[in-house]
Amino acid sequence: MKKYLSILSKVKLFDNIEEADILSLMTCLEARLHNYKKGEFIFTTGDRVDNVGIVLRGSAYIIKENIEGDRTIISTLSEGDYFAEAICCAGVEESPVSVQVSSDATVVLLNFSRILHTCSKSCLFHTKLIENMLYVMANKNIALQNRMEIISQKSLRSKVINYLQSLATRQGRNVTIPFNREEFADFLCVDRSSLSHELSRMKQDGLIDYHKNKFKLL
Amino acid sequence: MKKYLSILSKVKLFDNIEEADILSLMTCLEARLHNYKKGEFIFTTGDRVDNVGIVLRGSAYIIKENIEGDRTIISTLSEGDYFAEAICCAGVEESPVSVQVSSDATVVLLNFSRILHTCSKSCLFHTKLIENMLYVMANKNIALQNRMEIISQKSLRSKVINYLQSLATRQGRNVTIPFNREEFADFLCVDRSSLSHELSRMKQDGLIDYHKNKFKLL
DNA sequence: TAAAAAACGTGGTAATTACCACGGAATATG
DNA sequence: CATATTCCGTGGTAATTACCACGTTTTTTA
Repeated sequence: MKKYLSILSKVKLFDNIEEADILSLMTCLEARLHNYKKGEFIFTTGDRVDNVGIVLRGSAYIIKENIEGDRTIISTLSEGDYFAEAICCAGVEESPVSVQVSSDATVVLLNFSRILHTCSKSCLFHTKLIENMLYVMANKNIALQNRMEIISQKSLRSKVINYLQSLATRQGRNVTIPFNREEFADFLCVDRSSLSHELSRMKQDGLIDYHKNKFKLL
Repeated sequence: MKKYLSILSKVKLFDNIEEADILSLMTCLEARLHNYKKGEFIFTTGDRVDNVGIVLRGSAYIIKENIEGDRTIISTLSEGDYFAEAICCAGVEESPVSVQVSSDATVVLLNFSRILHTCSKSCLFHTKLIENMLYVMANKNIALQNRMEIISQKSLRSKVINYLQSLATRQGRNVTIPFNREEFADFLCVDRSSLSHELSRMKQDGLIDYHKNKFKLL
């Protein structure tokens, strides 16, 4: 476990917890290391999930399958990312998603009920952990809410403008987006070429200027 | 405060907390009652928010305003609903939304940092409160995630099917939706008449049958 | 550095959806 | 019970977007 301490210490879930204390926590939370070969599933749709997972090595997909069997990648996980915290915490009986590793990976699984119910020793950092959990969940909430507002716009143009402006409040008029075109289109839930079309129209209309993933609001 | 105890006891945030203990909590959390006249704002976009609010009487809107000044109702609040918990918890500096009462209303505001940091008396139910908070937030998370998956579908038809099927897993083939047409359209982020058009096409194609808010998957 | 793969823009067409307008049904109101 | 209001379906048209195809540019890989 020590081997992965440098990763664990960067996980937001363990913010403001000393490295030594993280190790104690791992015991406290019945942490178990698991190795997966590329393509293996950590859990699948319908499973009961009561472990929070943290990716220590490699990468994974969170996948949603609908009734017809179509698969959609909801998000990608890499080192230091965690998953299943909302599912555990909400007490969902059957997972609505699957998690599949996209390369050989190592994952640590933590017993969720141990997170919630402070241990008998009631370590101080355990309180901090719960606080962090709340913080993490609240932030995810807000991020989801933001994305909802963008996607719920009816025209592609307003989706783009909305998104760029939401970044602009922090970055100013010159905005760098964390996507390439395809990812950008996925984020906005539109077709890639439709997005390209619309972007060039917006440039023509003098609304924006851009090159690759750097945009300028005019 | 006692006057509103029957409402407070039904709030999920106070699940499994005795009525007597809720009253103690109110002191603990520096609860303050506020009355608002119809149309007044509880807080507005950009404000620093560090109180969680619970509606005790009347109703309110959560409103998002974009840069052009267009206003969208993100959600409506009625008795027993609470708001601003994610904003507080995520430590957001400037609120991304406003809350406006849509009828004369009474609201109780709770000091969020008191929720997070158990009081010196470290009342047992305080721990329960934090647990509930996590639970509530996680569930909201999952609900948001579900809705995202639905509105991220590209065609109106697949949005409808996706939504109905998500209900069908719980309700079976005969599904009752909690919306009228306009609300349904808003939920799916589409035009009302477009939705009506598509629904009748789907009926024609033998995919569904419906009357008002009762649907049947075929 | 040559070849392969990925990323991006763009033209054209078909499909989908928004938007407007209206009338009938259902519901609420006095 | 009469009237007003809300709710819903539908026709028609314009606008938007998806989808397919292809060429150019950029990046990756061997």
